Amino acid sequence: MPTLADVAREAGVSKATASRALMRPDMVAAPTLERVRSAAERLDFQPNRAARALTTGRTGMIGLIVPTLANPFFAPLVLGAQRAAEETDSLLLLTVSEYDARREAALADRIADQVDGLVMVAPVGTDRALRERARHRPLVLVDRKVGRLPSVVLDTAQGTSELVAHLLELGHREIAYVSGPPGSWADARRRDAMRAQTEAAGARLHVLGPLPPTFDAGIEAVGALPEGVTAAVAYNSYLALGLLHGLEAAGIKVPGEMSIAAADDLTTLAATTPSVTALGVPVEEAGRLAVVRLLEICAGPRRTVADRLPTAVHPRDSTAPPRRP
Amino acid sequence: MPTLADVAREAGVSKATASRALMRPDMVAAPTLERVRSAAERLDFQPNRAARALTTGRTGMIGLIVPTLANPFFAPLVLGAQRAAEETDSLLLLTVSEYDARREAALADRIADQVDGLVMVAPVGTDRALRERARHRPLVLVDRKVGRLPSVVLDTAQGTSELVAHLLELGHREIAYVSGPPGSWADARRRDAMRAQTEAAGARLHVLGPLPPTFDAGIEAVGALPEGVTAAVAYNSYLALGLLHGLEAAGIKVPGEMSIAAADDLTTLAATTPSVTALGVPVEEAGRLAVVRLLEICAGPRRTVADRLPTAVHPRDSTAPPRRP
DNA sequence: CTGAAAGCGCTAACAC
DNA sequence: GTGTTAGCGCTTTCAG
Repeated sequence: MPTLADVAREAGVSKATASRALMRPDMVAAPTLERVRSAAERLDFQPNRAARALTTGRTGMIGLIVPTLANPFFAPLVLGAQRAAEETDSLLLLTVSEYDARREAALADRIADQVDGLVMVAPVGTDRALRERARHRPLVLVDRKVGRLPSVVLDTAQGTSELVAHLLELGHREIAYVSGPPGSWADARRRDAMRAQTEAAGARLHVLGPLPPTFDAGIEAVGALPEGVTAAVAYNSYLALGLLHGLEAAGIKVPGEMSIAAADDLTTLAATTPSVTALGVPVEEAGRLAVVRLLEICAGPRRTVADRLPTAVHPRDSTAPPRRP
Repeated sequence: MPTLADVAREAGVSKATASRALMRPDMVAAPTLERVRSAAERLDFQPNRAARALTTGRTGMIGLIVPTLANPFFAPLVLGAQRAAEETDSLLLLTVSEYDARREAALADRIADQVDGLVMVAPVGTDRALRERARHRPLVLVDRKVGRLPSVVLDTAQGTSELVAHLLELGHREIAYVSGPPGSWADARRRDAMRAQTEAAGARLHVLGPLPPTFDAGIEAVGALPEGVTAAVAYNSYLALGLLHGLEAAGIKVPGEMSIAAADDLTTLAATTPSVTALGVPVEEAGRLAVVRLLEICAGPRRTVADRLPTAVHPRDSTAPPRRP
């Protein structure tokens, strides 16, 4: 491994100049710059990150904590974050908290001093813990808001109320919300938004749950759908798939006897029979933006940013007017 | 942030002794050890990893490259790897190659000098590139073998031939293999194993593909199933789900007219109608073991290890005897 | 615009 | 067993 000293010698300059040429090209005369660059090229010089980190205090790594990878929902999030990191020559340190606040805290502590900042998808866990963490390192929250902490939220609250509007328009008046994990920040927002929307229309929202956001839970939820309900919105795709399956097993026609919709949109939803009406969510963009914001914060003064990403209703075959009694 | 010097002063010893006490407790007298430990505790001392990396040449990080996260198949792999890393106080640097050999190479180059070693899930890409990479850094391959490079393989070749045995036993004689991504190492192994198994039994294997391992490709594959075939094994769960859906749409009964099985086992396969016979694969264990092996290699002499993890057929409702003509 | 020199925090020889 | 010393490779004052 060639070092900066090698490059400097090869270019016939001092280490300081070599360093400047590579880091701050505008601080160096054009011909010198060229010499250093070509020397670095020739030697295939890769700066030693540890050494750089030691002097600058910046590691060039950013931490990303997600609750799980078992749900493909997070795949584009990670991808978006990785792409954004690549563009600035940063690296992603990824950890999975498994929806466990204690584990999340332990992991965050463990990596905090190795990264320049942290992007966290932390649906559960206390505001306090997140606030505290933000005091030490730059922190960007995804799909959650805590006070004035920087955040990127997928506006599924707005989205679910559009989903409800879609159902109301079809004529539904008794709508169920099959809600997600207990304590989920986004879940509570959606519930509130849907409630407001239904009540304003003189309709009724029946909340089931909280439920684990799984296929199986969706199946079981079918038994708990209140009498008279003609449409159900599920917290996520898995619950919706479970509903679909459970309804089929129970001999209840979709959308004839029951309309269903999901508040996110895994690709399989478009391919089921019937295809499932869902909320398109810019997940990759959220990952990308979170990293961009984090790097802004690392660079400049700690501005407060709160981005809100719009979602879009994808109407499909699982929603239709209720059967007239 | 307190440094080792602070700890040393607080404990009334030299930096060297403090360092030894923390790193090699057995090289230090018991009372000294105690003093240093309590000093470190009191100050909440966290060693600076960059500094340590600079002197030791070891970063305490290991790289993990996976082709995608959109397939939940890889979730337990990452989790297993992360758990193993945690246990040795290492950190995981995760990157996603998106099944793109060029991207994979670029990412590997980028992180190579930041990690002590690399675990790669590299189903595509050339042997040569992997061999070359292994010359620079310790490398453990997952689900692929290249010469004598250390590897952890999920023995789905053996597994698929057991799947075929299961089908043969049911009476099938014309079996299709709906194969996976072009150039996939594991796919080729499975194909060979299944071919051998069918031919030995005087039956026939019809290979479809290569195909992208997706739900949609599975649907389309239905149209390509040769006349006379009564059972199909799919490269993965998505293809199998696609088959199931496509067959249903085509009015072909499963398992009455066509048996299907998958060569991996996402949880949804157990919950479809009918549930799908599949190959249980110890994915989390593979992730764990790969990291363990990597750390062994980093520590000791570069031994050649090749682990082969057994899989298990999970018979479900999608396989049954063929309809007698 | 460039060079010399200091030092980031830690570990590893090498003495004592 | 413990302390002293010398760097690891880089960035950054500070002079020139």
